[in-house]
Amino acid sequence: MDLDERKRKILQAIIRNYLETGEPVGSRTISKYTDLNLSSATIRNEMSDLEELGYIIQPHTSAGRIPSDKGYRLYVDQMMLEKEEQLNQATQEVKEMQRMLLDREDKMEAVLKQMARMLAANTNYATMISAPQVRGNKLKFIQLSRVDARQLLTTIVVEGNVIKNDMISVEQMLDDETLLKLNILLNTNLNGLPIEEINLAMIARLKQQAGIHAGIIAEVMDAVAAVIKDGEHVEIYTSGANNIFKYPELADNQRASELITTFEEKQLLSELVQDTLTDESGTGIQVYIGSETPVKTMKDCSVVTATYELEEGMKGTIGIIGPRRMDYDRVISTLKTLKSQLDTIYKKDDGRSG
Amino acid sequence: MDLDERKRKILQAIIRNYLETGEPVGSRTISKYTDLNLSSATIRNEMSDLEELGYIIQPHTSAGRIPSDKGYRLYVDQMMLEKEEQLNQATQEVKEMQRMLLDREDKMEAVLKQMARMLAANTNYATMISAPQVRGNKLKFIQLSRVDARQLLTTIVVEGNVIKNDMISVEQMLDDETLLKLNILLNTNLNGLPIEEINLAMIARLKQQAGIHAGIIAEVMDAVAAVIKDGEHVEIYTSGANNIFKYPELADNQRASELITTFEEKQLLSELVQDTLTDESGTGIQVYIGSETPVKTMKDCSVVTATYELEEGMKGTIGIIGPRRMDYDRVISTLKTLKSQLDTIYKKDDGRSG
DNA sequence: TATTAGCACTCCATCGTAATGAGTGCTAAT
DNA sequence: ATTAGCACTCATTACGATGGAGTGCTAATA
Repeated sequence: MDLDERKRKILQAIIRNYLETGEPVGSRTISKYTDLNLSSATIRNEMSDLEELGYIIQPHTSAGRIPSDKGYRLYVDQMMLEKEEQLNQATQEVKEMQRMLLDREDKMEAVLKQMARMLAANTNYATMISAPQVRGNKLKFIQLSRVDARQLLTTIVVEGNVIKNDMISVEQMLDDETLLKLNILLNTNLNGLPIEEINLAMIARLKQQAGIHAGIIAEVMDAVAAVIKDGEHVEIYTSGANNIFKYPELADNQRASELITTFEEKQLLSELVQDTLTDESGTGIQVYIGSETPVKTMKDCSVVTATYELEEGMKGTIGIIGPRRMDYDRVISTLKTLKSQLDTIYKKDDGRSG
Repeated sequence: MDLDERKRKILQAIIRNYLETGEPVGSRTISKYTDLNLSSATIRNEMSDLEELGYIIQPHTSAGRIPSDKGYRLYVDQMMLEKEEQLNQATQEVKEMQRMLLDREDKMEAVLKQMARMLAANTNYATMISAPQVRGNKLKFIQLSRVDARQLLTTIVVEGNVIKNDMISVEQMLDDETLLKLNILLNTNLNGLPIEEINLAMIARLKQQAGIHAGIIAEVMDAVAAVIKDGEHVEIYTSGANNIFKYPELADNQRASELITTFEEKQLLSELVQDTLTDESGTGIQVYIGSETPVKTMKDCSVVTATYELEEGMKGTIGIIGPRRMDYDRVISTLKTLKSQLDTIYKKDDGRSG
């Protein structure tokens, strides 16, 4: 099962070469490419073995070999370690991202979009970033205000500072006193409450207490329900989908169309996000090779993801989607740096290192 | 300049046929396709004339003819009218959209996204919808609330019910009285004010009156500024980008990549939105053929747009992007119906007919 | 005079046939 | 165990032949 040193070196050389060229690589190439000083014939024998072991594949007789998923897997699991440190210098682009995050405005959305864009431009792969998932579930603040004679505004804030507004139309103007009463009613009953504890019985009770204004309470509660629902919905930003056209193996109509659809219907990517958030391997970096990815339209791609963590325990995922012959070293290194930047910037207590 | 009846019929037949098949159409086909009972030789002569007049093009000698942009233009301007009524029956899909709009929730975003998706599925073209542009510019409501000891919440509502929230962190808790004072300060000065009348001098005055709480005022004013900025930013939703792969003339890597980028960087489409909003031809429907479109990456596409109008004079654009040989009849008819639905549903006073 | 039949010509698309060349597997020699 | 050498495979490319769709032109026709 375990490969001897020579086979490993040859496999590594094959993969490296293939990552660069995208063409099947032959024995003669390896014979020169490595420092093993072996003839092409010897390499051929070894390659034959490697193929039998399932690490490489021959697209057809009399073609060179290309790595199989198993081969790639071995490469990212073991062979890349030797290189890992080398690329760790923070590149200029990463610094720029850091700057962006530091003077981030209120709008996280804009920052994440821009980050996805930069990553895509930087790596030449497609990228996705999921907004940090809201874990907080306590109602922190709830208020009814009068905007004009016929319109009330509900403002709801949930732990984690997710804010939701809702306009409510009323037939006739509420006087200040009634408004105050309703606000007190809402606050005494709901403030500080975990949202899962809000049930039908409670809503019924509130409505009863509100008397003729039960309708307003109903609308407020609808808005609260909407907050909960919003929380489950993961916002995902993508960029650089057009990069897939740079890799012929992904650019045929069939595949391209599927991939573009996947990027457009971003919810298809939420499966991926879920997967990364559960399966923590410790480093926070995951590599999905070919059919390993949970999104089936990406079976011809490789996906590298990093999970980042912001204040208040909110987690998100950054993903890079490219061809199987992705520059794993570079991508992983970039994501590691980026992840550690994010973890650092927002950290409260950072146990393990980045 | 003006074509005689026979030439018109022939041109129409050529275009119809080309729209169906996507292949250059020859004289023999037309000879049979029309009810003119002319031999192919006669048709050839006429086609030769039509080419000289610039309505059709020969991709190469000994190929049939395809319509030029000028030809398409004539078709949509004049020849389609004869068909117009025919397709006006509201299809099932349009009805479904109407239903969606009627029980629309607060979230216009979701409705528009879904509408774009349905249109795309329905037409087999790519679609875009711009959210109605906010014209309202009066501050309707502004309020500071305490969420917890260190956090204040600003809520701002602008005419047209655009709502903006902003969290403000404070070093130490503000007592109720101070909060009330600040709220009165903000309201007396800002409520009902057109936002363009808010200038530096006024901000300075507010800050001065706020005394040691000038910082809070500054942050509130930043949030107000953000509302203004948000208003300028047009939200655009797209769907069905993958449909371009159904049309070989758009599906080559070069073009596809450009188009996908355009759909991804939606802001590139805002030019189109601007164009449609200014150039009102009366019907609210615009047709851009090939290079006529303001977005240069779409020079090989045709774009049909409809501007719709919601309550409070907010306008948006619906666009359908497909190949030059688009089914103009169907698309225009669909958009007309959809537009009239939208105009009707939200209408306050609808002068002209739909 | 307008239309049509007929014909030569053009040019794209398709197909089979080399020719090329990269790469392999195997065998025999080192 | 390694390597040189050789026959063999097969994708790719180039090339010419063929076929067919379609045109333009000319001469015949109504």
